[in-house]
Amino acid sequence: MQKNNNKNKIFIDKLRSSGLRPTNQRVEITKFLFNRKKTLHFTVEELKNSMNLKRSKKISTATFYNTVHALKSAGYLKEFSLENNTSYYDTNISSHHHFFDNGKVIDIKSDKITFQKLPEAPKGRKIKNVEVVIRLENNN
Amino acid sequence: MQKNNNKNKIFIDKLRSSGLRPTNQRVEITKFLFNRKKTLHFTVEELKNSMNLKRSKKISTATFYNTVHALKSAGYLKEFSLENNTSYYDTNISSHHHFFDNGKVIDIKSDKITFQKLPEAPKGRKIKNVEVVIRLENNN
DNA sequence: CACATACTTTAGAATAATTATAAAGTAGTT
DNA sequence: AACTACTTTATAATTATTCTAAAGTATGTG
Repeated sequence: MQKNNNKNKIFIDKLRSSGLRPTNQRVEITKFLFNRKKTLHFTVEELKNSMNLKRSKKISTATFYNTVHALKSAGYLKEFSLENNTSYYDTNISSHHHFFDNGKVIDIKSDKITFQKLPEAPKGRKIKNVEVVIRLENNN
Repeated sequence: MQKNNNKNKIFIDKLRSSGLRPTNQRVEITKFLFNRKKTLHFTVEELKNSMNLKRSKKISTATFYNTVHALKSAGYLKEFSLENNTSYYDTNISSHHHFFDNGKVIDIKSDKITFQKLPEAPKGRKIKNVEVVIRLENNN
């Protein structure tokens, strides 16, 4: 049943290395997420809607959540939060920062921000990562 | 009914300037939040539980949400998000940053982080604020 | 300082995002 | 081809939050 054509190899590999069998639904989701030039910021609900609109046979909510979670745990997606109780995901997993512009998220390349001074981690801990959010407002 | 004793004046003033009448429930909530030495990080649910545990007559959930929202809109509380779809609030409204240490939040004074380089805001926008989150992990 | 009125409180219903469940289907191995 | 463990799905459950409408209260006015 599973069409293992080479075209999808990289998506299948992503799934396998996330501990998931490459089912058709999962391959399509993964392809939708990563088969693009620009990085994507999305919520699971947005992902579900944009994929299911084009499909006669809908993929279930649980499958979207499962797949996104596994890809995130494997490090293929980055999770972040705004102030609206919804999880956002970013296909750009390289260390980078964000502008938040009225609910819209814009990536900031890592090298656009550098620090002059950073605090030490508390004892027994070390720094895992540093994320900067720059909130924007209208320029009136 | 309302005991307008001086002891509570600063809390009553906070409420009034947030556009809220200083009812007993609101004064108690405001006092609980701001009548302390160290700043407090909390979710509405946590706030409700810690206050209601000690009370015979419980304050309703809606009143906690209303009061916290108004205090936040007036600028007396700062909202932030972790990756668990819950709103957190901080009684420290001065510009500052955070360590996130396995769900625990620790303030970082503003002057502990300085930038060497920051990006420009996109045209038509200006920077409202810059927030840094330093995620910690165990030091093994 | 009693009254009227607009603002509040409250319990409970409604909503939204997410997670859990369990029956029917499928991938991968033998 | 058959077996078994993993998946998908629809649906129910859960969690955080917001809404609603009835009963209660703060506050300005007289």
